[in-house]
Amino acid sequence: MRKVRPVIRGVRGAPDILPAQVGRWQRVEVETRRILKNYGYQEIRTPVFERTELFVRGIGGGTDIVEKQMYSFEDRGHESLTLRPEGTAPVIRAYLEHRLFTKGDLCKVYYIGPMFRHERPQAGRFRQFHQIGAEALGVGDPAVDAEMLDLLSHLFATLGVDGWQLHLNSIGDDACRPVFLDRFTRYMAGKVERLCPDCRVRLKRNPLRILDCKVEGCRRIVARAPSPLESLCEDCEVHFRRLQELLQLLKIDYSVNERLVRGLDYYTRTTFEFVNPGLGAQNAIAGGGRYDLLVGEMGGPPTPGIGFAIGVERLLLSLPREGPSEEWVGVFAATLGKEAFELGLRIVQDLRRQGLRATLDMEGRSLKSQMRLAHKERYRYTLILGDEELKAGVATMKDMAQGVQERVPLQEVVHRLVRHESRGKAQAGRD
RNA sequence: GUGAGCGUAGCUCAGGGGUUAGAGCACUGGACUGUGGCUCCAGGGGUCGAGGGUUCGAAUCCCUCCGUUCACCCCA
Repeated sequence: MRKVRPVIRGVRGAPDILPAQVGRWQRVEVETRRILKNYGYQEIRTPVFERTELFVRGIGGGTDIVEKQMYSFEDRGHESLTLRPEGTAPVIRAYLEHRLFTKGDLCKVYYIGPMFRHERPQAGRFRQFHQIGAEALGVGDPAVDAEMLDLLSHLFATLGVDGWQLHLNSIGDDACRPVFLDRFTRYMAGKVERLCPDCRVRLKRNPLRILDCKVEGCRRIVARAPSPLESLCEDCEVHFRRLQELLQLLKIDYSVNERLVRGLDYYTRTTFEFVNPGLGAQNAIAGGGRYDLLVGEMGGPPTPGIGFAIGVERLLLSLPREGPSEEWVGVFAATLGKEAFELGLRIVQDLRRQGLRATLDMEGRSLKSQMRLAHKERYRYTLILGDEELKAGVATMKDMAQGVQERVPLQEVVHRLVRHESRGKAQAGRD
């Protein structure tokens, strides 16, 4: 083997998903789609890029995402476009642009796809990563929140994520958040000196963020600070209490985390995170919250909404390792010589058209080598076609799992294999 | 953007100034002339991340760059 140095490498933080891994992805996608559908969600596909201003207005100009993480570029001329860093703003854009709000009250949609943020890669953090997200627009009742959290907990249980925890908080709305911020900044006023440098900046720009600072000194100060929950207005208080009642009714475990703040500007009332403590620093496998003001701020009619996003890479990291598939399916035609190869090629074509997995060697390997290949790739049957078989008008059909073989007349071979394989599938499908 | 760790075979890693750089797995072939798995034997495969420096001599020590990993920050 000669050493080959690739001339062009992939982009940092944008990993390839190789064939050996892709099965896990597909399983998650299929399962998730099924569950989303059962909960009444329909898929929506928006472009991976949008006008930059959509994200600036939607996510908030002061957020880290907009300030330093967007992949923005000029579109031949003057328009600034951006690779989407998240999915909510594009969905709302499409919702308004196509007037989906006229089709009934509650609009439930989901998306699956890549997102892009320019950050330093780390365990569970990439520059191109994948989210499965959903938005429920048009109804502000806490039942919608509860249903969404139920969906996620059902999904994680189904996929076999173990050890996840649901953290829940309410950060108020435009009636009570200013009240809280006022109390909070007044409390902090005398303590600026004891805050970490980051938090001193946060105090001016986004005081809520001080709540989840990890620096010990700040945590001590925060511990005695007024909690957002204590400042909730009547409506927000009722909403949060009702949500908790419903979660208890649905038997969904959660814990209220007053320090749960999220980095996007648009959240109101409910915020939540599904965390896997086993993951390392980036341990949120899903997060989201309610955004009752966002649609209005983006120029639409006042419309409550709530959404979540799952980090697919992090979800995959949370799933149990699975061994290689022990499923033996399909047919490998092992041929010797030109005439046998051409016969094998026709048989393989026929089998494929009958819907079977079938292949043959094109490298001129020895029979032993072809058998090894058939075994390595888990073909159920090997069809041996050599001089002896051609002379007798038969094929040697070997069952690789059982280790037994028999000679079958050529005209019956395809029929036999199709019958055996469909029976095998029926058995495999029973478990 | 900041900090730390690590770059030796396709993969996981030994070797830490002294001939020609190693192991396991994987790969190819043989034992078994046309039969997979198990076993044994053999073989191919390396700019020791790149460039510069120190030295009689560098995979090994020093510097720079690149890559990568983890953490801060932030989020999924």
